[in-house]
Amino acid sequence: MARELLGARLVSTVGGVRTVGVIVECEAYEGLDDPASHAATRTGATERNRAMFGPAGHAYVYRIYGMHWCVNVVTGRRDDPQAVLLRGVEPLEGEVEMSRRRRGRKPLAAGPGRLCEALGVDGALYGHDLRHPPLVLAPGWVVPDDAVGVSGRIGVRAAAERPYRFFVRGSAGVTR
DNA sequence: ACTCCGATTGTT
DNA sequence: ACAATCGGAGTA
Repeated sequence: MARELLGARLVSTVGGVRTVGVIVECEAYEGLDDPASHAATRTGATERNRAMFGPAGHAYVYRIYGMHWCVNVVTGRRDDPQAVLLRGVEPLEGEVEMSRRRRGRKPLAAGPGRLCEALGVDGALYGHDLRHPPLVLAPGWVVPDDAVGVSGRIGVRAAAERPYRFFVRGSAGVTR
């Protein structure tokens, strides 16, 4: 599922301003059987992770380190809490606005926290249906297999070795 | 009630 | 290499 999100467009009209990016890096979180997931079996459904237990195509947004936002696309069916963390996009439209939101810092949208800041994503979009504005997951381009890299997940302790991170080789929107 | 620490980022 | 910054989750 995560692999297929590469090349998709993320269209934000938060604040009435249009900013668009192509997804070039993401990570899969397998829910119940995945110790790194916020929806691992031990915890079950909680106030924070309940969006992941809902239908696919909605946003699971959470705060990390008390200061950054991260956004996931829920990919499992109801009660199957799978999700894909969006880790990086390449700007397509509204690069000036993205830079303004980022207060001139670079990189612009490489990294989950930076991506959210650049596109104006925050807790107000918790559980949001990504078929509708102000945040839409739209078709983009098919990324050929030879352009896709795979690796372990970044920043996690548990099950970090699982090959669940997918990225577009050589893209400026990919971290590290 | 209290402690630990994180799916990160920016600066030293 | 390390600080910033705070709420979720586990323990008591």
